[in-house]
Amino acid sequence: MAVKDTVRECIVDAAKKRFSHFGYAKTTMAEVASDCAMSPGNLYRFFPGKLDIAEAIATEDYSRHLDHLRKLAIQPGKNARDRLHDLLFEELRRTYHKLERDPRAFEMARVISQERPSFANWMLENERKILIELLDEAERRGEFATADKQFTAEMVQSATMKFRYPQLWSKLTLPKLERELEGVMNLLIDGLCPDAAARHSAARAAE
Amino acid sequence: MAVKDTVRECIVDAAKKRFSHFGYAKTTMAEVASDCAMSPGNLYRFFPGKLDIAEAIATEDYSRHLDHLRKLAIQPGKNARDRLHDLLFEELRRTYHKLERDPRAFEMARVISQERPSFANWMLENERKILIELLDEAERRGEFATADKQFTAEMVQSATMKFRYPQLWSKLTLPKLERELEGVMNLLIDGLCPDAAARHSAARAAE
DNA sequence: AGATTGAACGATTTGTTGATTATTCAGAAA
DNA sequence: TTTCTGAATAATCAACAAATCGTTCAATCT
Repeated sequence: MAVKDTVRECIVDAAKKRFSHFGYAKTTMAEVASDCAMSPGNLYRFFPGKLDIAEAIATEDYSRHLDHLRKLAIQPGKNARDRLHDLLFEELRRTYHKLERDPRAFEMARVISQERPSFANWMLENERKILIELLDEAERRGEFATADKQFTAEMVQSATMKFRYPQLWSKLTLPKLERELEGVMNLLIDGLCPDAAARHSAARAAE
Repeated sequence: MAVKDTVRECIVDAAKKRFSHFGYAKTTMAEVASDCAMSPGNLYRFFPGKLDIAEAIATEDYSRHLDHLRKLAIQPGKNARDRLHDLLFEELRRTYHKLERDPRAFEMARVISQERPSFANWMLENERKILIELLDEAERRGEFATADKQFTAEMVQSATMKFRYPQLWSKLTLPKLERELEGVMNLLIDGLCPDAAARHSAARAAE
């Protein structure tokens, strides 16, 4: 099985180079195969199709990002508000920069999220797990209080949808998006009700 | 000027019929012109282009909707939470049903929001005005408290973006969208902080 | 046997051509 | 003059052919 994994790695590696050089659409299976010194047909013993190679690349890259998010969510010495802030902002910034600087990455994101909606779902689920942990920890410390944390996490994601794939949904610049995310986040935490404002400014003053 | 308005009306009326029968793309300017017994060139004395006729139709329709929203926002005998609820839900439901039942309406919505982003912006602004009034009134009654109402209204819109053109952004069914909007709205009002839950259940119990 | 190939197949894309259509504008009609 | 026309124009679309490419699988190799 070790050999099989090495071959898979070779394929993913070759595809990664081609995709980022020439783009997903302009890369042919025959090219990837010849980069790995094999026939096109043989690729299909390792991946069900072209899109699955792209998905493998995306998964690899995304896993690193997830690890980073996990660290942000359990930072000691920060309160829940700040950890949630770091989490949501990191997500916005990384996606924004990635898609901004690299049109190939943008193409791949578009293709995958179009042809494999389940992938976007899987990402949401992973991040939701992190969110739930954050909410759990926050409740233990008495910072947040929520009845159904699973549901609450879903709602936080729903309300911040716009910041997940920023340039698929709007043409706003990063500073504008950041200002908006900041505002939405504060609203989600403090709510619209009277005591919220007081609570919030009291917390700020205490720092 | 009265004559000009009558002609405009005739054009809009003919276009409305054609668009809803055959679709925007399949309707030609020559057809609309002949419906109004004029030459195609003459249309351009009344509208800068085809898209502007579509925009006029959309504006007319949307204005009626806006009036309805305004009424919902100032309903006497309802608290701010319920009025906000009615406002956001009405918006979700009307758009959902309109686009669901009528593929022509869907086509027009897609074309206009693609080619005229400023139109979507104008709609958002109008609804924001209503939201701000609602927030104002709620503050007077001591139900909500917000520092900058203009900004807060923007943030409420940002967080509920997903429910504004439901079928452009997701494939969720109406019940699922409603469940999600309900959750997001409660979060926006009550926030994540401890006293929120207590506040909320107290309010419910008092009814 | 199992692993690999590469020609064959069907789907998709590309390139090309001709027609359709939005828009303009010189001039006719009022 | 002002209002309108309809032919001219340029852009877009539709249709078809050719080529390309993802995928499969019978045959070949190890």
